[in-house]
Amino acid sequence: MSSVSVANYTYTPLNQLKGGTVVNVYGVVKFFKPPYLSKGTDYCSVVTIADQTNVKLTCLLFSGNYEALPQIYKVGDIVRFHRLKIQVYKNEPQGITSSGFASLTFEGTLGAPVLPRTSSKYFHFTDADHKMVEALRIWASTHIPPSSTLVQLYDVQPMQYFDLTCQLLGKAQVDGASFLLKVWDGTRTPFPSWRVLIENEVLEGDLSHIRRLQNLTVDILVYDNHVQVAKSLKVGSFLRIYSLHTKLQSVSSESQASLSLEFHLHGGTSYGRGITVLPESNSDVEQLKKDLQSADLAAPQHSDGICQSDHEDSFLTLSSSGSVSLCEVERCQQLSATILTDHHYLEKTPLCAILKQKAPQQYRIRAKLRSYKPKGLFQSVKLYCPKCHSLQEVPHENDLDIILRDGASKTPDTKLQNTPLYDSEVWSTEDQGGRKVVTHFVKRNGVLPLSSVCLILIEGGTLGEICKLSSEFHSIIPVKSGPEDLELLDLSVPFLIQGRLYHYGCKQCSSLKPIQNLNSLVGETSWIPSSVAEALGIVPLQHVFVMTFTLDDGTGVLEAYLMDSDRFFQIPASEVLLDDNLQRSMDLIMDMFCPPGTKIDVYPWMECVIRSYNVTNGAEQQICYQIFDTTVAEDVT
DNA sequence: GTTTAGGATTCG
Repeated sequence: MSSVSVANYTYTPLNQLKGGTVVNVYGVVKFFKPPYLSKGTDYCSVVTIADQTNVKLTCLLFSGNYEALPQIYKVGDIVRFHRLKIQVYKNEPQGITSSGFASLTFEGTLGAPVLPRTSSKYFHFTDADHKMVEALRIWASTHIPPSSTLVQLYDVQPMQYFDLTCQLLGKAQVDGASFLLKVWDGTRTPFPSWRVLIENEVLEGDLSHIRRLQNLTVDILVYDNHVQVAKSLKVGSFLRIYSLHTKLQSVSSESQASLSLEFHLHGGTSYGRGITVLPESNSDVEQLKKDLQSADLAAPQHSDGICQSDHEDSFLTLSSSGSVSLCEVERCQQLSATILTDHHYLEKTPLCAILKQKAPQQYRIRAKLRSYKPKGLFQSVKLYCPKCHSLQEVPHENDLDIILRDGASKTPDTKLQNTPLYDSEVWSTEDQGGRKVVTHFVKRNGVLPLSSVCLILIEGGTLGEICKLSSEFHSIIPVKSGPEDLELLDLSVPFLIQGRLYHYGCKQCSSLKPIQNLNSLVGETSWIPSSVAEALGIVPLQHVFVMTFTLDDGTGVLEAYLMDSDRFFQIPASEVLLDDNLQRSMDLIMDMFCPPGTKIDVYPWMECVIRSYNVTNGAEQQICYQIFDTTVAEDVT
């Protein structure tokens, strides 16, 4: 690192910027457009940064020299800008390059070496800068979500925008507005890549290498402004392609329909669409090289003889509409979005045959999910009693609150406080007419445990109060004073609350036992919901997904009903309503079954076991179907 | 010493 000047630079926090000034700033990259040729004379890069003040600043960076713009490779990188002019645009401060603009870029990963990327020959870099980068890395680790768009080919979904880190194997002009890039990242796409029709002689690259890698390579068409960039790329270089778009295309050839995955880099620079060449020293490139090396070694074994010849014959001769070789069609059709967990011995039965037969029976089927109900996740989660098989809605928080408030109006009986089972404390609310809340702390073998493992019984608490207590105490049981003993408040509310999990009991099937029965559990190491339920005479309800699937295998259409606590989706129905990530997983699975914006012929096949059963509806007999012993295939989620 | 672009997905 060189230093020619000992001038002290000061850095302005992003919440203190004033229009018309020229400043130095540090920030974490929240968004960026890699440098591209503007419609004027310069290259342009748009970069949005943020700092510990939680203020964002969008910067317009121009330079006639591509290298003079910051070399940002991903969201989370850290930048230092010198001599950035602040102007006001739409009433907000905006940064723009001013004369003498210079930048440094650092990896944003905590613990990575603090190495500035810059085109400046001489730059000022001190211990204070080092500390600045590290402080921003720490701040970013909790304030800037890591890029979710960096995806490897094995993980791409149809209809997705993502950033691909890959090596360029070949390139070819297709026509004036589009250009073909053949790339790989060492992994295999879930659907075979389309093959864009080109003349063999226009392809630049090692054809035998590309042939040997077979379907480890994908074809990407880039359009319009990206064509110039693509032309200038060197075969063998490492690229990151931003906001690459996938589309699943169905192609019918003779009797068989097949699927292929198209890759498009559309024109324009929206969402940072573009291509950058990554230097060999980049840490992601180092990982990519390892992946490529091991995939390359494994490649010859992957090409089994039967498919090889088909593939070779059809290579580079397929049309741009995306037809694929027979072997890929078969591979694709073998891919199943769900698999059996049992009954593998069953032969597959077409739906038309099932629809003609009497119930009850079991079948193995292969079909596609034409549609499903309900569409909303919240409508599909219910409470199920395994004893009486009744289903009920999950109570709404407002209703819980009403019942709890009603319970809170009853007067606690002091005779029931402080027993050998629990110590009791009474709280009086000041502003609510002296409402009394009693907390009974259940002892373990006569001793009060730590709150994190402690069960408390609460009398007179509101939902809000219980929520607060549930973050501190292991378990909560809402109770009321009865004539002899404390009693469960009401089975319309959870009989047990553990953190955010609410455990309900069946009103029909439970025969409540006295609270003192918890005595039988005080020697246990934890409060297990099923044990608590048993001690209190409660039949616990299960959270389940209840859905109707309309299945279609081309021979017939059948409605099958699915009731699942966690085995089918591999997502616990009891937690899905509390967890955004689980909800996203659920959406992903349903989008995988029925990819939005596509037709049923491109949907994946599902293998299921179903059972038929008779339902009497008044005078009418009806056959219904239920899915069981089936689960979402791991490799497709 | 101007202009470019001013984040906000798609013709293919």
